[in-house]
Amino acid sequence: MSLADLIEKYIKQQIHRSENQAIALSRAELAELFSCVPSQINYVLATRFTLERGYLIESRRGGGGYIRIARVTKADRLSMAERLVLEIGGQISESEADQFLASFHELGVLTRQQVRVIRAILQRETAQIAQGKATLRASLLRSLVMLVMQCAKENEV
Amino acid sequence: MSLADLIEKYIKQQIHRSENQAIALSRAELAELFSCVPSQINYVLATRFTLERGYLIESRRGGGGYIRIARVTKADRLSMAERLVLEIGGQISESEADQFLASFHELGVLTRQQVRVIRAILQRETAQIAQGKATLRASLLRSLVMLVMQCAKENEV
DNA sequence: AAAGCGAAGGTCAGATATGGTCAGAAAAGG
DNA sequence: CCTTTTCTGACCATATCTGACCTTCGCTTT
Repeated sequence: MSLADLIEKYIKQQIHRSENQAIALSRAELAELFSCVPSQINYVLATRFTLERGYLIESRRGGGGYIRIARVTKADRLSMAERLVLEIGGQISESEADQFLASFHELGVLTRQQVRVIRAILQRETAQIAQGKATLRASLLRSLVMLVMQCAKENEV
Repeated sequence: MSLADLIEKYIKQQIHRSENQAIALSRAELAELFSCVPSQINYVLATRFTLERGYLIESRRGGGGYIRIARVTKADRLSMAERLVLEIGGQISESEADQFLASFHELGVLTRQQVRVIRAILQRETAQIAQGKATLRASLLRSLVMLVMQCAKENEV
């Protein structure tokens, strides 16, 4: 078992024991506890406590800084995705669209395959027109994502 | 929890308890209470009691000086924004326009996305003409901001 | 009045305390 | 071997906190 695995197990135990499925920890202290460099903690968080796997990380630097890890439910993620849809502005660039797609994937509302398909559609459609690419891209993205989320909801029932 | 967090919490509690959602305090006394330097209080005010977060600060120096912190409502901020619109002169530079946009964002009447869009429009439109850029910029800015505020009002109802 | 004084609050640069990132080394797995 | 995962360290970003120095205001003394 690697060090990363041990740290993962430790953190999961702490969360499990906690009242509200969320804990706050000090990166430096945790690193001290496991006798490793602080960035090792970031590695564990990045590889094992992703949104996709149901964990939410938030942190603050500076004096009194902390790292908070919270379990999120499927419903939490769906509502986060809904909020994210609202944040798609009137016009977006291709790279912004990619960022949104990555976020939706992380939130577990789009599979990798669906991300690929949507990206292809965006490219094909915006290639057709001379002007207003960013606007078309934004509205298409919104529609497609909402469509997939709609489908997912129906399949649940 | 950092000292700044504690002071923030204390101040919010005081405001909450107050009659009219406003309190007056002495910087020196508050610093004494938390055993810190007075400028720490300024730090807390600057980082946590901004307009954007719904607080209004006013103060006076000299003997009998004070710091007053008041909660401002959404309506208050809207009317402040309206007054701000009137302060846009007949001509403004790009950086002045940016300052206005930042203020409107602080007042919560423009989202970050809307600020970006408006800035883009200003740049695109003023690039079209040789003279009178500052004048066009001022009138466009006024119109666009008023438009957004109008939309916001309608969506409320 | 004008000048001087003490009592507020304001500003800002820099020290301190955290956490973040990334390239590359080391280890593990196939 | 080659690839993937783990691990480290140098360098970066940001929040907090302090202290020296500045500004403003009311009051008192000339």
